[in-house]
Amino acid sequence: MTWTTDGAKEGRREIKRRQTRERIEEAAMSLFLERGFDATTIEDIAERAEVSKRSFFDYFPSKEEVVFAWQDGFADHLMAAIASRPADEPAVKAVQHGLVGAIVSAADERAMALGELIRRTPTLKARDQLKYAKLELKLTEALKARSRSDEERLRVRLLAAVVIGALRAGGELWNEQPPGTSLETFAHQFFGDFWKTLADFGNEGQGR
Amino acid sequence: MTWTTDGAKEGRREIKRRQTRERIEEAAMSLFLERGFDATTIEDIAERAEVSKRSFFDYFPSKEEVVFAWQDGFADHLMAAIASRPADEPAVKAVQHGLVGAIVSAADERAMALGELIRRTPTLKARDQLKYAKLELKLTEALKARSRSDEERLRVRLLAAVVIGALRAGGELWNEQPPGTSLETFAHQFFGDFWKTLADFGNEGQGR
DNA sequence: TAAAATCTTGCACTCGGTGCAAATATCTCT
DNA sequence: AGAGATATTTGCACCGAGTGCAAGATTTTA
Repeated sequence: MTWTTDGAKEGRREIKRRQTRERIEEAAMSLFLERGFDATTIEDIAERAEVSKRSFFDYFPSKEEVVFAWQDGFADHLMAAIASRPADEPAVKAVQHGLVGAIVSAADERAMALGELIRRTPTLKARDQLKYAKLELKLTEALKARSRSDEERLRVRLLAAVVIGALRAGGELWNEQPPGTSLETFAHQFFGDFWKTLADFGNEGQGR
Repeated sequence: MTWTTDGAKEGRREIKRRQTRERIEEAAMSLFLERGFDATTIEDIAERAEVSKRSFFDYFPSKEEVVFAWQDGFADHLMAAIASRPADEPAVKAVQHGLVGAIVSAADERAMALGELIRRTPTLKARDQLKYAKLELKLTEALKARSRSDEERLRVRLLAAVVIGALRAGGELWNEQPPGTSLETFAHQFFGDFWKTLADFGNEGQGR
């Protein structure tokens, strides 16, 4: 009997299971990046991962999930990042710093390739939008946990909506940036503009 | 040979084609609302519309498209509504009024049922998110057409992102509203809060 | 009315995804 | 170590979405 560092039991069974899962993920990703998402069949993946087609579905409910399971960690990471900001920091700033932190630490080689894949695959692009919706939901939760007053609900929801909007617009803008630009610098600059613009919109929207 | 009011030729061929398309749409929608989206097969639809399964795909590229083809008009309607606002109106206000107008005139019985259907069908919910992305794109275009200065690009993009965010949050909120509430009243009130909140966010985001 | 253009259909096929039951591997307990 | 419980993997048969193609029906044009 084997024990992991955190004291949980992990027999041969779960070891193999984890390895198989990783093998499938690896096989799928490499195939997607090689030939594209649509041109890769589940049997291709199963073959490379040395499992049966049927077993693929024991690990992932669909082809798309292989792509997005990977990304799901981001949302949790973001929530944690926000929760760890000082309690007296205004919500707006906590989101900004939490978000920038989470993005910077998530933006590696692999993530970029994945982004490219998603961007050029219509099916995935549609599904990708759902990610933002989920993120908005989680963000709302994370913010609610921070705010003491209960009637701030609408504000919190709007903040989440607006910030996710910024994330999308900012992401697009980032993709148009010349390569070699520092993501961190860009993000800070972007948020600077963003808050300023938001204030303008707010003021124009009210009587002026 | 028959002529439509706008002077375009319309022979028996396009008449029938239009009718067939309408029949399919009608059949699909009624079945979706009766038994749900997933429980309806394309053959069910084809049968009720009295065409072959194969012909269904001559009219719609997928089952989902039947649902969303209907909604696509909204985006164009919105663009037109914004374009028709007075040129000296600030962009922010033009969007608000264009949007509220477009929403109010699109919110009929059918649209509500459709919204319900989408909300309770995961597949459609995912696809529905894409609608917002498209809307944001079109909105950006519509706004660019209004702005003279060229360096306003970022502002315009952000405005679109933020407004679509508001649309989503507002839509959710609206669905939580007690029935019988006036959509128009709600929309105006919502935007009132919205701009104010935006200004707050903007100010907090900058040094304060 | 004949030929050209277009529309509809049936058919065979691919792929994603599911249910089920048999076979295989792992774990537990003695 | 070995028997029996438990979990995993697999093959197989199946369904529904969606496509390509070619033959047949309909409409248009001349």
